[in-house]
Amino acid sequence: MHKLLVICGPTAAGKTEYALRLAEQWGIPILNADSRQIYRDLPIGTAAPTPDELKRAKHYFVGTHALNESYNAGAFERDAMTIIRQLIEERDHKSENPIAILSGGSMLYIEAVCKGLDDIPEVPASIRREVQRLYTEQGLAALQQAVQEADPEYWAIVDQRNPQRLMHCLELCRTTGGTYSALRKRSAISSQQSAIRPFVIERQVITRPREELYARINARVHNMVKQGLIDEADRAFRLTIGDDYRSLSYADAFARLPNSLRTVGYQELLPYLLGQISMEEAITQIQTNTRHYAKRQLTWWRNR
RNA sequence: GGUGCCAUAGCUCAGUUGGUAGAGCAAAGGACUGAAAAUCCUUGUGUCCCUAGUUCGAUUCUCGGUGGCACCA
Repeated sequence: MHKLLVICGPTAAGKTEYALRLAEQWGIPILNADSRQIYRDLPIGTAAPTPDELKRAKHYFVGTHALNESYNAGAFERDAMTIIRQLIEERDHKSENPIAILSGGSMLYIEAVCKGLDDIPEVPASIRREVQRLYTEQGLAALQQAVQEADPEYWAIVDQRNPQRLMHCLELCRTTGGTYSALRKRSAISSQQSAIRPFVIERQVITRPREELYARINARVHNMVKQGLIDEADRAFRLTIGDDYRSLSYADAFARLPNSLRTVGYQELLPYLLGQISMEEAITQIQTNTRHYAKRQLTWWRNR
């Protein structure tokens, strides 16, 4: 049976270098499982592999998408599985080495490849806008009521105060004419009916003592700023919001941010570039939010 | 040197008409099947700066001290 080596863990733990060494040693490719490193204009702020690092092994999913493209865990599962199947076909069957390394910090992306997500239809943009409008105009209570009516089964198990979850449910109810619960056949959590995979998984969680991890995060943020993070963010805002983004209010500018830039390291720089907070404040916030992110990653892997 | 103001949770501060105190942020724990670097939930005992006094009782009032800030010399 072929083996997929999965390397996961919190941000700044050292996954990139570790995966690279193993990939070099075995001459196998790396599938990058990082929801923000897939965007091509964010190399500094997402700590993406550098050009030198990219030369050391074949990489997939690094800088492959434009900032305005939307991408998600379902698409990642599909694309990653296509590549893995190809790699298996091309494989020299005598080799004992893993077929590839799946390395990254995006929890759900890794879950999607390891266990599989249910097949869920694409939501038309018009329905997405409609549901978003319901929330912005009428608030959380309207979403709650709508979900209770449209999908009581899901209402019984959701985070009832989480607008993203409620909106997602409504989007699918409206897209399919049925319920969202009906689409959730396979439990990604229990994994009892996980997708059949043509490989076995060996998972390694890379981590460090909390204090050390936090110190590395704080230092890395300063380093990113030295390498030009602020210019990178400014360029990214021009590419997405528009060259005149600085003349907008913060609320308007933020509302136009694509998902790719609702990201630690960029969302905090937007108020700085609009002149609302100091650079020092922005940097402190990036450090804090990165620590929060690492903490969520630790919680996720600790409890599974 | 004088006068005034301030001193409460890791930080910024609120408050107690005298009955030992609470918010935001930080921090910690948790959830999470297509936005996942997102989104959401839970958790607040600390010599209330120190000393003495008044009082049944002081973090709260008074005297003194220490530290900080401001103004005047």
